[in-house]
Amino acid sequence: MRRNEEVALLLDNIAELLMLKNENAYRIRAYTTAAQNIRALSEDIEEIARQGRLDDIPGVGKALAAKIQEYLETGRLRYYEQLKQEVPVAAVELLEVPGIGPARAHTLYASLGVTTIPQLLEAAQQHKLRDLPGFGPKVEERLAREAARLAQRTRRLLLGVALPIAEEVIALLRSHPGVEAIEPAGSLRRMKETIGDIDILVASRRPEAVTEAFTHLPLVREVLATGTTRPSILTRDGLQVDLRIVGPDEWGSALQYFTGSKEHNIALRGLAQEQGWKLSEYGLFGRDGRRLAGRTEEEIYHALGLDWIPPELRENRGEIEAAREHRLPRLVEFTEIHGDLHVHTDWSDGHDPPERLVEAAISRGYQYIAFADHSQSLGVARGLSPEQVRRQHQLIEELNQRYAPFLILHGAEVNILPDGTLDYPEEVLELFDIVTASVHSAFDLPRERMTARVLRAIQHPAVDILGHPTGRLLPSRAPYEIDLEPVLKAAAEHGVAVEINGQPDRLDLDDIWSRRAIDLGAILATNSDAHSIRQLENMRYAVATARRGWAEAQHVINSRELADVLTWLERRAPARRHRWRTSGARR
DNA sequence: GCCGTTTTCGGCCCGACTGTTTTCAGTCG
Repeated sequence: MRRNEEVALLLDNIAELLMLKNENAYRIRAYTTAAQNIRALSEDIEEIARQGRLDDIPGVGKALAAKIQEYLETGRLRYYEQLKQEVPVAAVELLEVPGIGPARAHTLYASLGVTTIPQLLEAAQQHKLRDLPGFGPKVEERLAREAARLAQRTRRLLLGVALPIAEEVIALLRSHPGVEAIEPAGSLRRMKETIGDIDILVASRRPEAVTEAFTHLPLVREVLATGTTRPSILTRDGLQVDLRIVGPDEWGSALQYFTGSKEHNIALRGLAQEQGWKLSEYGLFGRDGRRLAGRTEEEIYHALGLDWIPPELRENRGEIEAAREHRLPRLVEFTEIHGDLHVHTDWSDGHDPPERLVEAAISRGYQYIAFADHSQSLGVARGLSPEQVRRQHQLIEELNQRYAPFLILHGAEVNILPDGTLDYPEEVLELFDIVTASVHSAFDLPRERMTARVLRAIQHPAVDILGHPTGRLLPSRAPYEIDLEPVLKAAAEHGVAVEINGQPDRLDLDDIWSRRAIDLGAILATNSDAHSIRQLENMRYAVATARRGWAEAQHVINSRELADVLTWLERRAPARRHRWRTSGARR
């Protein structure tokens, strides 16, 4: 599966270079569609290539099949190498500048030799752009502005930052008499791990009144635009929020359109077109121009012969086909989560004491929680010594008496040491009800050694969950080098759950690998990794990521009732059974 | 470069906006 991504990336790179050449747009699209379809494959592309079925992949014809074949066999693609000779590769960053597309990027490097954003800024300031074909004073001025902004670029927002702001705005506007419906749109509604812009859609017959209310919300620091179709503000935290206001009759089609993704929408319009229909943000229209649907999203999807598709799935990764065949997954719901299996107390690096975390978990409606303080070698996080583990065990026994029938599991987030052994001796590991094993050191091992390290930990009978499996931190730290495919297979084989860590800067596993884990038969654990009561809320982001990974409740261990979780925990450690069955506090 | 129960050639997602043009190209979402 690693090679699927590799091939997809290669095709995307070629598409970018073709853009710089200002090649035929449809030819470019052929590459990006093929890349997309390869990403969506659930089958290994090497296997497909071996069987000579590459051109069975949608969007892959004779020419692309031959190129992919060459790449898989030789590790190189002559066509790509040659392209890199012809086109200045660095110039792809020009395409990130708003106002620059294929045509202007090509003109810039072909006639001025401009390939980077700083060079663009300089050329614009020296008024070298205004006389180029397709440019002018206005464009020059705009590009100077955009280039200056990008030179100190603001990164994409984390979902965990954007969503609370959007929800605050929505809560404040929902009660306004002019607002008939209001929802987040764009990547926010799809719950992507990072968000470009905070877009909120409103249905209203009184756009002026809504704009007025929006631009005078208490959280507004600055009003950026006041138009009645797309007002825009800067919040006190410096985040931009765009409101789009449409008429109630267009609500469904506008919501569908502005939710995206772009790829999903393109595919959907293709479906409409097959019928001779037209789909836009204003509705679905028949051959005669008569409107067929548009008031609700359901109307539109149904008219196209599809089941309504949850926003988290709208990435054109097979959801449209599934919707046509009525085999969309019944995605896990936040309300189906019965417990949190990864929470830190103030015994290690958490901020709140065990009692308060338990009470917060109970008030969230959970049946159980697992404390997972750090293990001894993680000094920076005040990892627990064996002696502290024994004392914590005592405390949890007492708390369980007090809070029954709610159950506190004594867990730990145990470091996987560089050689793959665990950070406590066996007699300490035996004390725990549940063990999450995570890598917290030596992130730069070579791929083979990192993979072997984690595989060894999964095979240890004390381990129940593999914590944040790739170690990535958004946006700064890349995943460590690891071959996840055998890791997920081993997790499936040994009944080890794979964590989706809900920290907004982790979301690890990500959506794509979560889906792969399910396909390989592994079970997921959506965990908050909370270090405070407030962070129990991270569960939302973990569940959202699971949903984007096509997870149903049956694929998520902590959507099970307490009794079933206990049964699962007994699978490798029957000694635990004795403990639970003999304690009066347990169900 | 892909694709085909009207097609092996001529299509390929849609509408709005801006600025550069003088009827439209380029870009964006």
